[in-house]
Amino acid sequence: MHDTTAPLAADGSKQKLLASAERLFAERGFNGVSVRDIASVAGVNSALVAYYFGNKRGLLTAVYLRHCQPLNQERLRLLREFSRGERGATLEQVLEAFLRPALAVSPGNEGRSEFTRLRAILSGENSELLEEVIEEHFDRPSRLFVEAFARCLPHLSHEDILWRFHFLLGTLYHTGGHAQRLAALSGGQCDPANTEACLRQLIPFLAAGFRLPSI
Amino acid sequence: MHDTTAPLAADGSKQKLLASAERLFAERGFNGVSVRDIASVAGVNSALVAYYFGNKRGLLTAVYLRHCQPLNQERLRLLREFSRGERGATLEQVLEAFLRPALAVSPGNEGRSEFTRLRAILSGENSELLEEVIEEHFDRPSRLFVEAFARCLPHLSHEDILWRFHFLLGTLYHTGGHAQRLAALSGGQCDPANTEACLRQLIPFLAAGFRLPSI
DNA sequence: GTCTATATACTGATAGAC
DNA sequence: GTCTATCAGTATATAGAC
Repeated sequence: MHDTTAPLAADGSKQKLLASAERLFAERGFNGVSVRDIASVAGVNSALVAYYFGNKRGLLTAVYLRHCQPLNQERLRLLREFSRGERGATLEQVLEAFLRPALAVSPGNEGRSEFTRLRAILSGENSELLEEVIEEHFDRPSRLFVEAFARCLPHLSHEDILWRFHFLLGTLYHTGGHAQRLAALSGGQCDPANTEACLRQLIPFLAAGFRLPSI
Repeated sequence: MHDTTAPLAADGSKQKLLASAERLFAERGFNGVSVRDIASVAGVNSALVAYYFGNKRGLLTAVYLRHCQPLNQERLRLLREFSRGERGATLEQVLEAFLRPALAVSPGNEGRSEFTRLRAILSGENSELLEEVIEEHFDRPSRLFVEAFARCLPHLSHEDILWRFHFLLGTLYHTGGHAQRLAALSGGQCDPANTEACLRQLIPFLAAGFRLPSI
């Protein structure tokens, strides 16, 4: 069924392209980077982008999909784990289940927070480029979390929940995507790259807003 | 000193270029739009970009500066107005002074919220493109508001204030820049284009987070 | 799978007529 | 001020040798 030696090394170029594309797209956006740039950083020939991914856009969706599934799986796994008890998950736990996997840079999934930055950039840069991908891999899991928030906060209207979830996304993207801005403004005092410090600030901040009475 | 008839109409092309550039940059980012696109939408010859603004980048900074000063002036005017009383401005008033001018689309300053979207896109797309402009027209006024927050919340450390101000920026940019996302997710129920509805949700949400004890 | 070479189109910018 | 024409550079993508 599969060769145990050759194929593992054979698609090294493919992985190198994915890695350098992820880095460069996150740094400069989709239109700010050329296929040549990506191939050059990867140390591979630029024609291989077409060979492996069809075109530049295919490379982007490949980068995107590589992280989407693990991210969503981890979010839902945490949410289920926190919901196991008799009283279900607390508001803080729902927030943590959504935020931690997006901000964490654990050994297994390097570049997870870089991926959050990538999403922040792309969501602004090109509204229709990834619309179907976002629809399937983002909006669907989002709805599950909106429901989880609604269970924690039965006093709120659906409209209130959506507004506050929208604000939550803003803080997440801005924290993941513009870490250097906060680091600079604080003179290095605040370090958004520190996942734990970040969650320690972010979760209570959002929880307080979510818990407000209905508007 | 000036001709009362000719010049007023003469720089119509310049204004058309500024208007179409603002719209297109906000829609597709700096690298996603060509000078030809902008000139075409403006109904003007593309060579006029160089004539009026030197180059494409000059056009962007012109768009930027056109809104920066009025925005900051209005923010500081509101802050001073709210601070007049004996006890100074409340937390909610400081938030309103910062947020309302950025989200408002009042008769005088059409496209103000589009400008907020422009800033959201550019801040991600090109980190060094506008660094000096941002430094001068954004970080300096920001510090004044950070100080105003600190006056309202003497129990917080400087570090806490900066984290929460960073979260505030995230909600503002995401609300101003991705309004259609919330409108879609809510099936039109939430309307981020409605400035008053937006502030009614956003100000209490942020105030609750700001008022928390120090972390 | 990986390479060179190249087709084709578009980019920002400019020179110079009017 | 506004235009045409165009330069030189770069973009994505592909054809075909190896």
